[in-house]
Amino acid sequence: MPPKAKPAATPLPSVWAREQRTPDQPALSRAAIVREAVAMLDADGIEALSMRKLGARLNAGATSLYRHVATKDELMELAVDEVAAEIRVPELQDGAAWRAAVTEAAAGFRATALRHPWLSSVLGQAGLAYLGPNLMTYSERLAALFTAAGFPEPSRAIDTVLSYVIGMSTTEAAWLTTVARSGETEATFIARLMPAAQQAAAGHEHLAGSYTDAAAITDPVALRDEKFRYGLAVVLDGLALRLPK
Amino acid sequence: MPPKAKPAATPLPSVWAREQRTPDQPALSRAAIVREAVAMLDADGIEALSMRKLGARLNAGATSLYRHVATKDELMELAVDEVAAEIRVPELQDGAAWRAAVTEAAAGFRATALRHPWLSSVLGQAGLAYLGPNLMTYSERLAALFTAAGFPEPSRAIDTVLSYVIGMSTTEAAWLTTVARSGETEATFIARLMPAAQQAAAGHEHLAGSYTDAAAITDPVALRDEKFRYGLAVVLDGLALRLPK
DNA sequence: CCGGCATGCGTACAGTGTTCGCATCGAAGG
DNA sequence: CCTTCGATGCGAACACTGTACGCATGCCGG
Repeated sequence: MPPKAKPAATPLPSVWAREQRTPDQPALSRAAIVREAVAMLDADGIEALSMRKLGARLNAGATSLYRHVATKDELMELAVDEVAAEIRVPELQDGAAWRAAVTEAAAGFRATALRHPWLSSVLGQAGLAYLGPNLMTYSERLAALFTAAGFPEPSRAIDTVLSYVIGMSTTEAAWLTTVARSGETEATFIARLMPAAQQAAAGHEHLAGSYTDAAAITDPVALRDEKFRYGLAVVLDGLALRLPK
Repeated sequence: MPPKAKPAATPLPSVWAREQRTPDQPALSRAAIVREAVAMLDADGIEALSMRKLGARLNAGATSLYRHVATKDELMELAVDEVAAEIRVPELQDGAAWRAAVTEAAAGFRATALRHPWLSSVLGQAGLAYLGPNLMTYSERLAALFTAAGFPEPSRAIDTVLSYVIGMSTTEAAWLTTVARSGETEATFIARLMPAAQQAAAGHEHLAGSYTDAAAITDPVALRDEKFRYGLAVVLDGLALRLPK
Protein backbone atom coordinates (compact mmCIF):
# COMPACT_ATOMS: atom_id res chain seq x y z
CA MET A 1 0.00 0.00 0.00
CA PRO A 2 2.44 2.69 -1.06
CA PRO A 3 0.60 5.97 -1.05
CA LYS A 4 2.82 7.71 -3.57
CA ALA A 5 2.02 5.67 -6.71
CA LYS A 6 -0.74 6.67 -9.13
CA PRO A 7 -3.36 4.13 -8.08
CA ALA A 8 -5.93 4.59 -10.79
CA ALA A 9 -3.67 4.39 -13.81
CA THR A 10 -1.81 1.20 -12.96
CA PRO A 11 -3.36 -0.91 -10.19
CA LEU A 12 -0.56 -3.22 -9.20
CA PRO A 13 -2.13 -6.69 -8.97
CA SER A 14 -3.61 -6.32 -12.41
CA VAL A 15 -0.31 -5.55 -14.07
CA TRP A 16 1.26 -8.40 -12.22
CA ALA A 17 -1.19 -10.96 -13.48
CA ARG A 18 -1.09 -9.70 -17.01
CA GLU A 19 2.63 -9.85 -17.60
CA GLN A 20 2.71 -13.41 -16.38
CA ARG A 21 -0.22 -14.61 -18.42
CA THR A 22 0.47 -13.12 -21.82
CA PRO A 23 3.73 -14.90 -22.62
CA ASP A 24 2.46 -18.00 -20.88
CA GLN A 25 0.04 -19.33 -23.46
CA PRO A 26 0.24 -18.65 -27.20
CA ALA A 27 -2.83 -16.51 -26.59
CA LEU A 28 -6.14 -17.57 -28.04
CA SER A 29 -6.31 -18.92 -31.53
CA ARG A 30 -8.94 -20.66 -33.59
CA ALA A 31 -6.85 -23.81 -33.83
CA ALA A 32 -6.21 -23.98 -30.10
CA ILE A 33 -9.89 -23.46 -29.35
CA VAL A 34 -10.97 -26.25 -31.67
CA ARG A 35 -8.31 -28.59 -30.35
CA GLU A 36 -9.36 -28.03 -26.76
CA ALA A 37 -13.03 -28.37 -27.67
CA VAL A 38 -12.37 -31.77 -29.19
CA ALA A 39 -10.47 -32.79 -26.09
CA MET A 40 -13.37 -31.77 -23.87
CA LEU A 41 -15.90 -33.50 -26.09
CA ASP A 42 -13.89 -36.71 -26.03
CA ALA A 43 -13.43 -36.58 -22.29
CA ASP A 44 -16.85 -35.61 -21.01
CA GLY A 45 -19.34 -35.93 -23.85
CA ILE A 46 -21.32 -33.46 -25.84
CA GLU A 47 -23.50 -31.99 -23.15
CA ALA A 48 -20.50 -31.18 -20.99
CA LEU A 49 -19.13 -28.69 -23.51
CA SER A 50 -20.14 -25.14 -22.78
CA MET A 51 -18.51 -21.97 -23.94
CA ARG A 52 -17.77 -20.95 -20.36
CA LYS A 53 -16.09 -24.20 -19.44
CA LEU A 54 -14.15 -24.22 -22.67
CA GLY A 55 -13.00 -20.68 -22.03
CA ALA A 56 -11.98 -21.59 -18.51
CA ARG A 57 -9.82 -24.43 -19.77
CA LEU A 58 -8.01 -22.01 -22.02
CA ASN A 59 -7.46 -19.51 -19.22
CA ALA A 60 -9.85 -17.20 -20.99
CA GLY A 61 -13.26 -15.74 -20.46
CA ALA A 62 -16.19 -17.34 -22.18
CA THR A 63 -16.93 -14.45 -24.48
CA SER A 64 -13.36 -14.15 -25.66
CA LEU A 65 -13.91 -17.21 -27.80
CA TYR A 66 -16.33 -15.29 -29.95
CA ARG A 67 -13.44 -13.29 -31.39
CA HIS A 68 -12.29 -16.44 -33.17
CA VAL A 69 -15.49 -18.42 -33.66
CA ALA A 70 -18.80 -16.99 -34.79
CA THR A 71 -21.07 -19.33 -32.88
CA LYS A 72 -21.08 -22.60 -31.03
CA ASP A 73 -22.54 -24.37 -34.04
CA GLU A 74 -19.63 -23.18 -36.12
CA LEU A 75 -17.29 -24.46 -33.45
CA MET A 76 -18.92 -27.90 -33.66
CA GLU A 77 -18.55 -27.78 -37.41
CA LEU A 78 -14.84 -27.10 -37.01
CA ALA A 79 -14.57 -29.89 -34.46
CA VAL A 80 -16.13 -32.35 -36.88
CA ASP A 81 -13.70 -31.41 -39.59
CA GLU A 82 -10.86 -31.65 -37.10
CA VAL A 83 -11.52 -35.30 -36.32
CA ALA A 84 -12.32 -36.02 -39.96
CA ALA A 85 -8.61 -35.58 -40.59
CA GLU A 86 -7.98 -38.85 -38.76
CA ILE A 87 -9.75 -41.03 -41.29
CA ARG A 88 -7.36 -42.59 -43.74
CA VAL A 89 -8.36 -43.83 -47.16
CA PRO A 90 -5.83 -45.98 -49.00
CA GLU A 91 -4.99 -45.25 -52.59
CA LEU A 92 -5.84 -47.97 -55.01
CA GLN A 93 -2.93 -49.44 -56.97
CA ASP A 94 -4.42 -52.74 -58.06
CA GLY A 95 -8.00 -52.47 -59.20
CA ALA A 96 -8.78 -55.94 -57.92
CA ALA A 97 -7.90 -54.94 -54.36
CA TRP A 98 -10.81 -52.52 -54.06
CA ARG A 99 -12.54 -54.66 -51.45
CA ALA A 100 -9.69 -54.43 -48.98
CA ALA A 101 -9.30 -50.72 -49.64
CA VAL A 102 -12.97 -49.94 -49.10
CA THR A 103 -12.99 -52.08 -45.99
CA GLU A 104 -10.09 -50.12 -44.59
CA ALA A 105 -11.76 -46.79 -45.36
CA ALA A 106 -14.99 -47.96 -43.75
CA ALA A 107 -13.24 -49.31 -40.68
CA GLY A 108 -11.38 -46.02 -40.39
CA PHE A 109 -14.61 -44.07 -40.35
CA ARG A 110 -16.07 -46.37 -37.73
CA ALA A 111 -12.94 -46.14 -35.63
CA THR A 112 -13.04 -42.35 -35.42
CA ALA A 113 -16.79 -42.41 -34.83
CA LEU A 114 -16.22 -44.67 -31.83
CA ARG A 115 -13.22 -42.65 -30.66
CA HIS A 116 -15.36 -39.49 -30.68
CA PRO A 117 -18.86 -40.64 -29.84
CA TRP A 118 -20.19 -37.06 -29.87
CA LEU A 119 -19.71 -37.15 -33.63
CA SER A 120 -22.86 -39.21 -34.02
CA SER A 121 -24.92 -36.62 -32.23
CA VAL A 122 -23.64 -33.87 -34.47
CA LEU A 123 -24.16 -35.90 -37.62
CA GLY A 124 -27.73 -36.63 -36.55
CA GLN A 125 -28.43 -32.95 -36.27
CA ALA A 126 -26.51 -31.53 -39.17
CA GLY A 127 -25.64 -34.39 -41.48
CA LEU A 128 -22.75 -34.28 -43.88
CA ALA A 129 -23.55 -30.86 -45.28
CA TYR A 130 -20.27 -29.59 -43.87
CA LEU A 131 -17.74 -28.44 -46.39
CA GLY A 132 -14.62 -28.49 -44.25
CA PRO A 133 -11.36 -29.25 -46.04
CA ASN A 134 -10.70 -32.54 -44.31
CA LEU A 135 -14.16 -33.88 -45.04
CA MET A 136 -13.69 -32.80 -48.63
CA THR A 137 -10.45 -34.68 -49.06
CA TYR A 138 -12.06 -37.70 -47.43
CA SER A 139 -14.84 -37.57 -50.01
CA GLU A 140 -12.34 -36.97 -52.77
CA ARG A 141 -10.29 -40.00 -51.84
CA LEU A 142 -13.38 -42.16 -51.59
CA ALA A 143 -14.43 -41.01 -55.05
CA ALA A 144 -10.98 -41.75 -56.42
CA LEU A 145 -11.07 -45.20 -54.86
CA PHE A 146 -14.44 -46.17 -56.30
CA THR A 147 -13.65 -44.83 -59.74
CA ALA A 148 -10.36 -46.67 -59.80
CA ALA A 149 -12.24 -49.80 -58.81
CA GLY A 150 -14.25 -49.40 -61.99
CA PHE A 151 -17.72 -48.63 -60.67
CA PRO A 152 -20.00 -47.13 -63.27
CA GLU A 153 -21.74 -44.87 -60.74
CA PRO A 154 -19.15 -44.14 -58.06
CA SER A 155 -21.31 -41.67 -56.17
CA ARG A 156 -24.11 -44.23 -55.83
CA ALA A 157 -21.70 -46.79 -54.48
CA ILE A 158 -20.20 -44.26 -52.06
CA ASP A 159 -23.59 -43.23 -50.75
CA THR A 160 -24.55 -46.83 -50.18
CA VAL A 161 -21.51 -47.90 -48.20
CA LEU A 162 -21.34 -44.58 -46.34
CA SER A 163 -24.97 -44.90 -45.31
CA TYR A 164 -24.33 -48.35 -43.91
CA VAL A 165 -21.19 -47.25 -42.10
CA ILE A 166 -22.84 -44.15 -40.66
CA GLY A 167 -25.90 -46.07 -39.54
CA MET A 168 -23.94 -48.79 -37.82
CA SER A 169 -21.38 -46.45 -36.27
CA THR A 170 -24.03 -44.06 -35.04
CA THR A 171 -25.94 -46.86 -33.36
CA GLU A 172 -22.81 -48.22 -31.75
CA ALA A 173 -21.63 -44.81 -30.58
CA ALA A 174 -25.02 -44.00 -29.09
CA TRP A 175 -25.01 -47.27 -27.19
CA LEU A 176 -21.50 -46.67 -25.90
CA THR A 177 -22.50 -43.19 -24.80
CA THR A 178 -25.46 -44.54 -22.89
CA VAL A 179 -23.25 -47.10 -21.20
CA ALA A 180 -20.63 -44.51 -20.36
CA ARG A 181 -23.22 -42.19 -18.85
CA SER A 182 -24.28 -44.94 -16.50
CA GLY A 183 -20.81 -44.99 -15.01
CA GLU A 184 -20.76 -48.76 -14.99
CA THR A 185 -18.83 -51.22 -17.09
CA GLU A 186 -20.61 -52.51 -20.15
CA ALA A 187 -21.08 -56.02 -18.76
CA THR A 188 -22.74 -54.89 -15.54
CA PHE A 189 -24.83 -52.37 -17.45
CA ILE A 190 -26.13 -55.11 -19.71
CA ALA A 191 -26.80 -57.31 -16.72
CA ARG A 192 -28.76 -54.54 -15.05
CA LEU A 193 -30.71 -53.85 -18.23
CA MET A 194 -31.51 -57.49 -18.85
CA PRO A 195 -34.68 -57.86 -16.75
CA ALA A 196 -36.26 -54.77 -18.27
CA ALA A 197 -35.37 -55.94 -21.76
CA GLN A 198 -36.78 -59.40 -21.21
CA GLN A 199 -39.96 -57.98 -19.78
CA ALA A 200 -40.30 -55.68 -22.78
CA ALA A 201 -39.73 -58.63 -25.09
CA ALA A 202 -42.37 -60.70 -23.37
CA GLY A 203 -44.98 -61.87 -25.82
CA HIS A 204 -42.71 -61.37 -28.82
CA GLU A 205 -41.61 -64.85 -29.66
CA HIS A 206 -38.90 -63.95 -32.16
CA LEU A 207 -37.29 -61.48 -29.77
CA ALA A 208 -36.97 -63.78 -26.81
CA GLY A 209 -33.68 -65.20 -27.98
CA SER A 210 -32.13 -61.84 -28.79
CA TYR A 211 -31.54 -60.92 -25.18
CA THR A 212 -30.08 -64.15 -23.93
CA ASP A 213 -26.91 -64.03 -25.97
CA ALA A 214 -24.08 -64.65 -23.54
CA ALA A 215 -21.49 -63.31 -25.98
CA ALA A 216 -22.88 -59.83 -25.46
CA ILE A 217 -21.64 -60.02 -21.90
CA THR A 218 -18.42 -61.96 -22.29
CA ASP A 219 -16.91 -59.97 -25.16
CA PRO A 220 -19.16 -57.21 -26.48
CA VAL A 221 -16.34 -55.51 -28.38
CA ALA A 222 -15.54 -58.54 -30.49
CA LEU A 223 -19.22 -59.12 -31.12
CA ARG A 224 -19.64 -55.57 -32.41
CA ASP A 225 -16.59 -55.90 -34.63
CA GLU A 226 -17.95 -59.08 -36.14
CA LYS A 227 -21.37 -57.53 -36.67
CA PHE A 228 -19.85 -54.58 -38.48
CA ARG A 229 -17.73 -56.79 -40.72
CA TYR A 230 -20.69 -58.99 -41.56
CA GLY A 231 -22.86 -56.12 -42.71
CA LEU A 232 -20.04 -54.50 -44.60
CA ALA A 233 -19.37 -57.77 -46.43
CA VAL A 234 -23.03 -57.90 -47.40
CA VAL A 235 -22.89 -54.40 -48.84
CA LEU A 236 -19.67 -55.06 -50.72
CA ASP A 237 -21.08 -58.28 -52.15
CA GLY A 238 -24.05 -56.35 -53.43
CA LEU A 239 -21.78 -53.73 -54.94
CA ALA A 240 -19.54 -56.32 -56.58
CA LEU A 241 -22.51 -57.49 -58.64
CA ARG A 242 -22.62 -54.04 -60.20
CA LEU A 243 -19.05 -54.04 -61.37
CA PRO A 244 -18.94 -54.31 -65.15
CA LYS A 245 -17.82 -57.62 -66.62
CA MET B 1 -68.41 -6.89 -6.84
CA PRO B 2 -71.26 -8.18 -4.69
CA PRO B 3 -70.38 -7.45 -1.08
CA LYS B 4 -72.51 -10.18 0.41
CA ALA B 5 -70.61 -13.27 -0.91
CA LYS B 6 -67.79 -14.86 1.05
CA PRO B 7 -64.86 -13.38 -0.82
CA ALA B 8 -61.99 -15.41 0.59
CA ALA B 9 -63.47 -18.85 0.11
CA THR B 10 -64.62 -18.44 -3.46
CA PRO B 11 -63.07 -15.47 -5.27
CA LEU B 12 -65.23 -15.00 -8.30
CA PRO B 13 -62.80 -14.68 -11.24
CA SER B 14 -60.93 -17.74 -10.14
CA VAL B 15 -64.03 -19.91 -9.97
CA TRP B 16 -65.07 -18.61 -13.32
CA ALA B 17 -61.89 -19.59 -15.01
CA ARG B 18 -61.69 -22.93 -13.28
CA GLU B 19 -65.11 -24.18 -14.15
CA GLN B 20 -64.55 -23.32 -17.75
CA ARG B 21 -61.16 -24.88 -17.97
CA THR B 22 -61.63 -28.15 -16.19
CA PRO B 23 -64.30 -29.67 -18.44
CA ASP B 24 -62.72 -27.97 -21.43
CA GLN B 25 -59.67 -30.15 -21.83
CA PRO B 26 -59.43 -33.73 -20.61
CA ALA B 27 -56.97 -32.29 -18.12
CA LEU B 28 -53.36 -33.28 -18.43
CA SER B 29 -52.43 -36.80 -19.30
CA ARG B 30 -49.28 -38.55 -20.34
CA ALA B 31 -50.75 -39.45 -23.71
CA ALA B 32 -51.89 -35.89 -24.41
CA ILE B 33 -48.50 -34.51 -23.46
CA VAL B 34 -46.64 -36.89 -25.75
CA ARG B 35 -49.06 -36.23 -28.59
CA GLU B 36 -48.65 -32.49 -28.32
CA ALA B 37 -44.88 -32.81 -28.00
CA VAL B 38 -44.75 -34.74 -31.25
CA ALA B 39 -46.88 -32.09 -32.91
CA MET B 40 -44.53 -29.34 -31.75
CA LEU B 41 -41.46 -31.28 -32.80
CA ASP B 42 -42.89 -31.85 -36.24
CA ALA B 43 -43.92 -28.25 -36.64
CA ASP B 44 -40.93 -26.34 -35.35
CA GLY B 45 -38.03 -28.74 -34.95
CA ILE B 46 -36.24 -30.16 -32.00
CA GLU B 47 -34.74 -27.01 -30.58
CA ALA B 48 -38.12 -25.32 -30.48
CA LEU B 49 -39.49 -27.75 -27.93
CA SER B 50 -39.19 -26.54 -24.37
CA MET B 51 -41.13 -27.64 -21.35
CA ARG B 52 -42.53 -24.15 -20.91
CA LYS B 53 -43.79 -23.84 -24.46
CA LEU B 54 -45.22 -27.34 -24.36
CA GLY B 55 -47.01 -26.54 -21.13
CA ALA B 56 -48.38 -23.33 -22.60
CA ARG B 57 -49.84 -25.21 -25.56
CA LEU B 58 -51.67 -27.48 -23.16
CA ASN B 59 -53.02 -24.59 -21.10
CA ALA B 60 -50.78 -25.70 -18.30
CA GLY B 61 -47.77 -24.48 -16.44
CA ALA B 62 -44.39 -25.83 -17.34
CA THR B 63 -43.79 -27.71 -14.14
CA SER B 64 -47.16 -29.42 -14.23
CA LEU B 65 -45.82 -31.71 -16.90
CA TYR B 66 -43.47 -33.27 -14.40
CA ARG B 67 -46.41 -34.95 -12.69
CA HIS B 68 -46.76 -37.18 -15.75
CA VAL B 69 -43.25 -37.32 -17.14
CA ALA B 70 -40.10 -37.75 -15.12
CA THR B 71 -37.76 -35.74 -17.30
CA LYS B 72 -37.47 -34.24 -20.72
CA ASP B 73 -35.31 -37.12 -21.88
CA GLU B 74 -38.05 -39.53 -20.91
CA LEU B 75 -40.52 -37.42 -22.84
CA MET B 76 -38.35 -37.70 -25.92
CA GLU B 77 -38.16 -41.43 -25.42
CA LEU B 78 -41.94 -41.57 -25.35
CA ALA B 79 -42.14 -39.38 -28.44
CA VAL B 80 -39.85 -41.75 -30.33
CA ASP B 81 -41.99 -44.70 -29.45
CA GLU B 82 -45.09 -42.75 -30.40
CA VAL B 83 -43.95 -42.22 -33.97
CA ALA B 84 -42.54 -45.74 -34.12
CA ALA B 85 -46.13 -46.91 -34.17
CA GLU B 86 -46.47 -45.52 -37.69
CA ILE B 87 -44.02 -47.92 -39.27
CA ARG B 88 -45.76 -50.86 -40.86
CA VAL B 89 -44.07 -54.18 -41.52
CA PRO B 90 -45.95 -56.58 -43.77
CA GLU B 91 -46.37 -60.18 -42.76
CA LEU B 92 -44.75 -62.67 -45.02
CA GLN B 93 -47.05 -65.23 -46.64
CA ASP B 94 -44.95 -66.37 -49.55
CA GLY B 95 -41.30 -66.85 -48.62
CA ALA B 96 -40.17 -65.80 -52.08
CA ALA B 97 -41.68 -62.35 -51.64
CA TRP B 98 -39.29 -61.36 -48.88
CA ARG B 99 -37.63 -58.74 -51.06
CA ALA B 100 -40.81 -56.74 -51.52
CA ALA B 101 -41.70 -57.09 -47.86
CA VAL B 102 -38.30 -55.90 -46.63
CA THR B 103 -38.40 -53.05 -49.11
CA GLU B 104 -41.75 -51.96 -47.74
CA ALA B 105 -40.55 -52.14 -44.16
CA ALA B 106 -37.44 -50.14 -45.02
CA ALA B 107 -39.39 -47.54 -46.96
CA GLY B 108 -41.76 -47.24 -44.04
CA PHE B 109 -38.94 -46.48 -41.65
CA ARG B 110 -37.53 -43.91 -44.01
CA ALA B 111 -40.93 -42.33 -44.49
CA THR B 112 -41.47 -41.75 -40.77
CA ALA B 113 -37.89 -40.57 -40.36
CA LEU B 114 -38.52 -37.94 -43.02
CA ARG B 115 -41.94 -37.07 -41.62
CA HIS B 116 -40.35 -36.44 -38.20
CA PRO B 117 -36.86 -35.17 -38.91
CA TRP B 118 -36.15 -34.62 -35.22
CA LEU B 119 -36.06 -38.41 -34.90
CA SER B 120 -32.61 -38.50 -36.42
CA SER B 121 -31.27 -36.13 -33.80
CA VAL B 122 -32.63 -38.28 -31.02
CA LEU B 123 -31.33 -41.50 -32.56
CA GLY B 124 -27.90 -39.93 -32.89
CA GLN B 125 -27.85 -39.19 -29.19
CA ALA B 126 -29.55 -42.23 -27.73
CA GLY B 127 -29.59 -44.90 -30.40
CA LEU B 128 -32.08 -47.73 -30.46
CA ALA B 129 -31.66 -48.66 -26.82
CA TYR B 130 -35.26 -47.66 -26.20
CA LEU B 131 -37.56 -50.43 -25.11
CA GLY B 132 -40.91 -48.87 -25.89
CA PRO B 133 -43.69 -51.22 -26.88
CA ASN B 134 -44.05 -49.93 -30.43
CA LEU B 135 -40.36 -50.23 -31.14
CA MET B 136 -40.47 -53.72 -29.71
CA THR B 137 -43.27 -54.85 -31.98
CA TYR B 138 -41.43 -53.27 -34.92
CA SER B 139 -38.37 -55.34 -34.07
CA GLU B 140 -40.50 -58.41 -33.52
CA ARG B 141 -42.14 -58.11 -36.90
CA LEU B 142 -38.81 -57.57 -38.61
CA ALA B 143 -37.49 -60.68 -36.92
CA ALA B 144 -40.53 -62.65 -37.99
CA LEU B 145 -40.09 -61.42 -41.54
CA PHE B 146 -36.44 -62.40 -41.84
CA THR B 147 -36.94 -65.77 -40.22
CA ALA B 148 -39.84 -66.53 -42.51
CA ALA B 149 -37.64 -65.55 -45.42
CA GLY B 150 -35.30 -68.29 -44.37
CA PHE B 151 -32.21 -66.38 -43.29
CA PRO B 152 -29.85 -68.45 -41.17
CA GLU B 153 -28.89 -65.43 -39.02
CA PRO B 154 -31.92 -63.16 -38.97
CA SER B 155 -30.49 -60.72 -36.45
CA ARG B 156 -27.39 -60.19 -38.59
CA ALA B 157 -29.53 -59.48 -41.62
CA ILE B 158 -31.74 -57.12 -39.64
CA ASP B 159 -28.79 -55.18 -38.28
CA THR B 160 -27.36 -54.80 -41.75
CA VAL B 161 -30.44 -53.45 -43.48
CA LEU B 162 -31.41 -51.34 -40.46
CA SER B 163 -27.97 -49.76 -40.38
CA TYR B 164 -28.24 -48.83 -44.02
CA VAL B 165 -31.74 -47.46 -43.61
CA ILE B 166 -30.84 -45.48 -40.50
CA GLY B 167 -27.71 -44.06 -42.07
CA MET B 168 -29.43 -42.95 -45.24
CA SER B 169 -32.54 -41.62 -43.50
CA THR B 170 -30.50 -39.75 -40.92
CA THR B 171 -28.44 -38.08 -43.60
CA GLU B 172 -31.52 -37.13 -45.56
CA ALA B 173 -33.38 -35.84 -42.53
CA ALA B 174 -30.43 -33.76 -41.43
CA TRP B 175 -30.18 -32.21 -44.87
CA LEU B 176 -33.90 -31.44 -44.94
CA THR B 177 -33.64 -29.87 -41.51
CA THR B 178 -30.80 -27.66 -42.64
CA VAL B 179 -32.79 -26.60 -45.67
CA ALA B 180 -35.89 -25.95 -43.60
CA ARG B 181 -33.96 -23.83 -41.13
CA SER B 182 -32.81 -21.60 -43.96
CA GLY B 183 -36.42 -20.72 -44.68
CA GLU B 184 -35.84 -21.05 -48.41
CA THR B 185 -37.04 -23.65 -50.86
CA GLU B 186 -34.64 -26.50 -51.49
CA ALA B 187 -33.82 -25.39 -55.03
CA THR B 188 -32.85 -21.86 -54.06
CA PHE B 189 -30.95 -23.16 -51.05
CA ILE B 190 -28.91 -25.43 -53.30
CA ALA B 191 -28.33 -22.59 -55.72
CA ARG B 192 -27.12 -20.37 -52.90
CA LEU B 193 -24.87 -23.11 -51.55
CA MET B 194 -23.40 -23.94 -54.94
CA PRO B 195 -20.55 -21.41 -55.10
CA ALA B 196 -19.29 -22.35 -51.63
CA ALA B 197 -19.46 -26.02 -52.50
CA GLN B 198 -17.60 -25.56 -55.75
CA GLN B 199 -14.94 -23.51 -54.07
CA ALA B 200 -14.56 -26.18 -51.40
CA ALA B 201 -14.29 -28.83 -54.10
CA ALA B 202 -11.62 -26.91 -55.97
CA GLY B 203 -8.51 -29.00 -56.43
CA HIS B 204 -10.37 -32.26 -55.93
CA GLU B 205 -10.76 -33.59 -59.42
CA HIS B 206 -13.20 -36.39 -58.62
CA LEU B 207 -15.52 -34.07 -56.72
CA ALA B 208 -15.86 -31.43 -59.38
CA GLY B 209 -18.70 -33.23 -61.10
CA SER B 210 -20.63 -33.96 -57.94
CA TYR B 211 -21.88 -30.44 -57.54
CA THR B 212 -22.97 -29.76 -61.06
CA ASP B 213 -25.81 -32.26 -61.19
CA ALA B 214 -28.83 -30.40 -62.51
CA ALA B 215 -31.22 -33.10 -61.29
CA ALA B 216 -30.49 -32.04 -57.74
CA ILE B 217 -32.19 -28.75 -58.51
CA THR B 218 -34.98 -29.84 -60.84
CA ASP B 219 -36.35 -32.72 -58.77
CA PRO B 220 -34.41 -33.40 -55.57
CA VAL B 221 -37.14 -35.55 -54.07
CA ALA B 222 -37.13 -38.05 -56.94
CA LEU B 223 -33.35 -38.11 -56.87
CA ARG B 224 -33.32 -38.98 -53.18
CA ASP B 225 -35.91 -41.70 -53.68
CA GLU B 226 -33.86 -43.25 -56.42
CA LYS B 227 -30.69 -43.06 -54.34
CA PHE B 228 -32.39 -44.81 -51.44
CA ARG B 229 -33.77 -47.57 -53.64
CA TYR B 230 -30.41 -48.12 -55.28
CA GLY B 231 -28.58 -48.62 -52.00
CA LEU B 232 -31.33 -50.79 -50.61
CA ALA B 233 -31.19 -53.01 -53.69
CA VAL B 234 -27.46 -53.37 -53.18
CA VAL B 235 -27.94 -54.48 -49.59
CA LEU B 236 -30.71 -56.92 -50.49
CA ASP B 237 -28.61 -58.39 -53.27
CA GLY B 238 -25.83 -58.98 -50.80
CA LEU B 239 -28.25 -60.59 -48.38
CA ALA B 240 -29.77 -62.81 -51.05
CA LEU B 241 -26.38 -64.45 -51.51
CA ARG B 242 -26.62 -65.65 -47.92
CA LEU B 243 -29.93 -67.39 -48.31
CA PRO B 244 -29.47 -71.16 -48.16
CA LYS B 245 -29.89 -73.15 -51.38
C1' DC C 1 -68.27 -33.68 7.21
C1' DC C 2 -63.50 -34.46 6.89
C1' DG C 3 -58.93 -36.01 6.08
C1' DG C 4 -55.76 -37.51 2.73
C1' DC C 5 -54.00 -37.62 -1.77
C1' DA C 6 -53.24 -36.62 -6.48
C1' DT C 7 -52.68 -32.87 -9.43
C1' DG C 8 -51.51 -28.09 -10.93
C1' DC C 9 -48.46 -24.25 -10.53
C1' DG C 10 -45.44 -19.99 -8.80
C1' DT C 11 -41.02 -19.28 -7.46
C1' DA C 12 -36.36 -20.07 -7.59
C1' DC C 13 -31.74 -21.83 -8.89
C1' DA C 14 -28.04 -22.96 -11.59
C1' DG C 15 -26.63 -22.91 -16.03
C1' DT C 16 -26.81 -21.90 -21.19
C1' DG C 17 -25.51 -19.10 -25.81
C1' DT C 18 -24.78 -14.67 -27.18
C1' DT C 19 -24.55 -9.19 -27.33
C1' DC C 20 -22.61 -4.93 -25.98
C1' DG C 21 -19.50 -1.66 -24.48
C1' DC C 22 -15.34 -0.88 -22.12
C1' DA C 23 -10.35 -1.72 -21.10
C1' DT C 24 -6.03 -2.97 -22.68
C1' DC C 25 -2.29 -3.90 -25.73
C1' DG C 26 1.10 -4.13 -29.77
C1' DA C 27 2.17 -1.91 -33.80
C1' DA C 28 2.20 1.84 -37.15
C1' DG C 29 2.69 6.67 -38.23
C1' DG C 30 3.74 11.51 -37.41
C1' DC D 1 8.91 9.59 -28.48
C1' DC D 2 4.25 10.16 -28.45
C1' DT D 3 -0.05 9.16 -30.39
C1' DT D 4 -3.52 7.02 -32.72
C1' DC D 5 -5.79 2.75 -34.16
C1' DG D 6 -7.28 -1.74 -34.85
C1' DA D 7 -7.36 -6.16 -32.76
C1' DT D 8 -8.18 -8.76 -28.73
C1' DG D 9 -9.90 -10.03 -24.07
C1' DC D 10 -13.51 -9.67 -20.83
C1' DG D 11 -17.35 -8.37 -17.16
C1' DA D 12 -22.09 -7.57 -17.04
C1' DA D 13 -26.40 -8.40 -18.83
C1' DC D 14 -30.39 -10.68 -21.38
C1' DA D 15 -33.42 -14.06 -22.59
C1' DC D 16 -33.76 -18.59 -22.14
C1' DT D 17 -33.38 -23.53 -20.50
C1' DG D 18 -34.50 -27.98 -17.33
C1' DT D 19 -35.88 -28.97 -13.01
C1' DA D 20 -36.66 -29.06 -7.31
C1' DC D 21 -39.49 -27.43 -3.80
C1' DG D 22 -43.46 -26.18 -1.36
C1' DC D 23 -47.98 -24.43 -1.37
C1' DA D 24 -52.76 -24.40 -2.95
C1' DT D 25 -56.64 -26.62 -4.62
C1' DG D 26 -59.74 -30.13 -6.15
C1' DC D 27 -61.88 -34.81 -5.71
C1' DC D 28 -62.85 -39.16 -3.30
C1' DG D 29 -63.36 -42.65 0.26
C1' DG D 30 -64.45 -43.27 5.30
